[in-house]
Amino acid sequence: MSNLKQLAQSLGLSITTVSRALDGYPDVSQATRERVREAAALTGYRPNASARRLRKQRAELVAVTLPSDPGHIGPPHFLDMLSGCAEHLATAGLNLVIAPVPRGESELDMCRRFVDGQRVDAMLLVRTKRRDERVEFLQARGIPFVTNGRTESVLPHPYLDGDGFAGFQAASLRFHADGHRRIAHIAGPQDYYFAHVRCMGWQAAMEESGLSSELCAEGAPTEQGGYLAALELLRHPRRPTAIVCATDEMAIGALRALREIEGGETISIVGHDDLPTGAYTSPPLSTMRMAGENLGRSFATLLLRAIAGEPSEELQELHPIEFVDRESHRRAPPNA
Amino acid sequence: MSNLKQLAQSLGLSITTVSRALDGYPDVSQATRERVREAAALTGYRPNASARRLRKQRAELVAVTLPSDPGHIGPPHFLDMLSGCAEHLATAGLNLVIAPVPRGESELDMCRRFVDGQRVDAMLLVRTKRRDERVEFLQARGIPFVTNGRTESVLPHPYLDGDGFAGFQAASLRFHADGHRRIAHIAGPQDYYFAHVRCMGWQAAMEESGLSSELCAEGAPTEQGGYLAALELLRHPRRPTAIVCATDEMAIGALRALREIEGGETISIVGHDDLPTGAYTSPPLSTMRMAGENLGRSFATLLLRAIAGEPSEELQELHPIEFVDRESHRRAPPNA
DNA sequence: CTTGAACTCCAAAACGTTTTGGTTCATAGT
DNA sequence: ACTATGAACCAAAACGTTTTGGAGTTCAAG
Repeated sequence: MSNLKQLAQSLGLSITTVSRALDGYPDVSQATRERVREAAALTGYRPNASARRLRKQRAELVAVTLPSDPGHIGPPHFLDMLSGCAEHLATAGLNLVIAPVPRGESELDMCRRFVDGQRVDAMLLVRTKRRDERVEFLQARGIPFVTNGRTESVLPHPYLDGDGFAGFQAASLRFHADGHRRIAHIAGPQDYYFAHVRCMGWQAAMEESGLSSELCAEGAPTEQGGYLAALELLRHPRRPTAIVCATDEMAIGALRALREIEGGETISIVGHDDLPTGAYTSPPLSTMRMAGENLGRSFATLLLRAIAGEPSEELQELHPIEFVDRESHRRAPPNA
Repeated sequence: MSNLKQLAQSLGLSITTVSRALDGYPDVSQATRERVREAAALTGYRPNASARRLRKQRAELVAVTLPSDPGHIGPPHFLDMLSGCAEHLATAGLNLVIAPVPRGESELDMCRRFVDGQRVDAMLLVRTKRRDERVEFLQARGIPFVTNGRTESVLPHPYLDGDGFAGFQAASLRFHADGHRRIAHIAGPQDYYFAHVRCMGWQAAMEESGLSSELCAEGAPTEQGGYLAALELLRHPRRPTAIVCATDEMAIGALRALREIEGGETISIVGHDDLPTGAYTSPPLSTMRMAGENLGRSFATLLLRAIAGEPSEELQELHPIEFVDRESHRRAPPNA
């Protein structure tokens, strides 16, 4: 409703002076500044966002694309993460818009729409693939962005990721140390970076321990996917005594499979993500999670620094994975 | 990068014609229209969002405020809901921005900032209170909005809500029909509309059945809140044989309390929200949820209609509550 | 008395659209 | 031959800021 012109008129000042007074420039006298601020507070004046954005050539917006296929949206923590990110972005005057990708449209189209329309100053990408077309597009366009998860892009780009390799290697070695000798892996789709790297971590541990890495089944990153993959593994003539699952959701599916199979209750299992639900499964699901609190804030910081033009190499955070000790990883004596 | 002027110049047309060609106005010849569209597609031109917004006096944005206190953000479904809402809003050219409320700031301030800065065309409010200052503010300002949950506002406003009264009444009567005679309620903070109305539903059922409604304990809408409330109820000389909980989270806390108390495993319980976790508790938690699929889309539709100026009275959706039959509500013979 | 600096303030331009109110030209009607 | 009618196009204004490049004072120094 109210704009600069009205406010200026009512104060007998020019819009220039009022604008500069509100922004705290030193070429406005103390007295005027206070008078202006008071009037602004009184009338609840705030500069029109679109006008400022147009003039300053900044969108004051960051978009995060949400894959719409269910089960791919990530753990419940995800909203908390977004919330934390948005909260910290807001301190820099940026807002976070969520951009779910409609069925039939690619995430790339989504990016294009935001970027070409100059609707955003930066983008946040989740669920990276090893070769990620969104990353390539944004790199080519020179738009700042941060990914949740690494990629195999040759050009460096800002990311925040957990060290899935180390985490899964450690988890697998832990099983080995507990005496397990047939350790399986339930893998997610290998075009996702996180799924691939977790598989690699398990494989490295197998090699390191001199164990076979034949016990690997890939499935959709869902409860059902985990269930089916587990059934496949359990059909193996020498079935595993322990299973390392790419995600908690898959692990929960695997637990369901174990419940249906004779002797299944003796098989140990571990997941990743620390889903709240995992605390209530039977047995409670041992799992892993990225270390660090308020990851959303970290994302926001990276985004702001990327927007400020810091080089990508300095905007890469690899967080260690920490183990969440519950019960499912020590279900039975491994002397089978 | 590219703007109308450049595009027009390269085509030997005026920016007016180019703009109108892209928008499909009839006062541009078929031939020109196609030529323009082709060139636009080729260069990837899209109108600058800020400029259009300024000119059209629309922000093309809808904000949803997220309470930042953990445990108040709602079930995991919530992100799916937001995602569905954003997806449908996008078909109308609107984007959804998430606006978490920083500690130390009120949700009202948040609204003020968005509204006064003309940053949004409408707002989506969640977790309404019986007397909700955000609602009053937006009503006074004449800004379109939709709430998730009703309020006691005298002026009607658009909302989408579940019929908590009927749901909790039915759940309580179901316990009565099963033979229970000491039916307790674990209530959420009564300034929240949903918590209040659920409590009223339970109370109505108690009256209707000629039972006492003394077995009521209020707690924070968290696992811990439910736990503490349950302990309080269990200290009662004539303890309940069944408990109706305001939320699943509280119900899960109550289950924890029951586990710690002798005979607790005979007490039936039911929650509300259909949290995924509830399927894995022991016993699996019977619960309720709002009927209807893709509620996010419903929110979006309501928002769009509110923006279009439809009267509030026609923008009120009260969805029935459906029962989710698992195990926790029939744990033991109620002949105690 | 002049000069220069310091302090306030402001007019005008620019950001990139959309829309208004035309103009020009050709064609059809009288 | 003159006037309507319609088709195709366009110049200019407007949206509300921020920023640039001064202009007008005042005051101290020379």
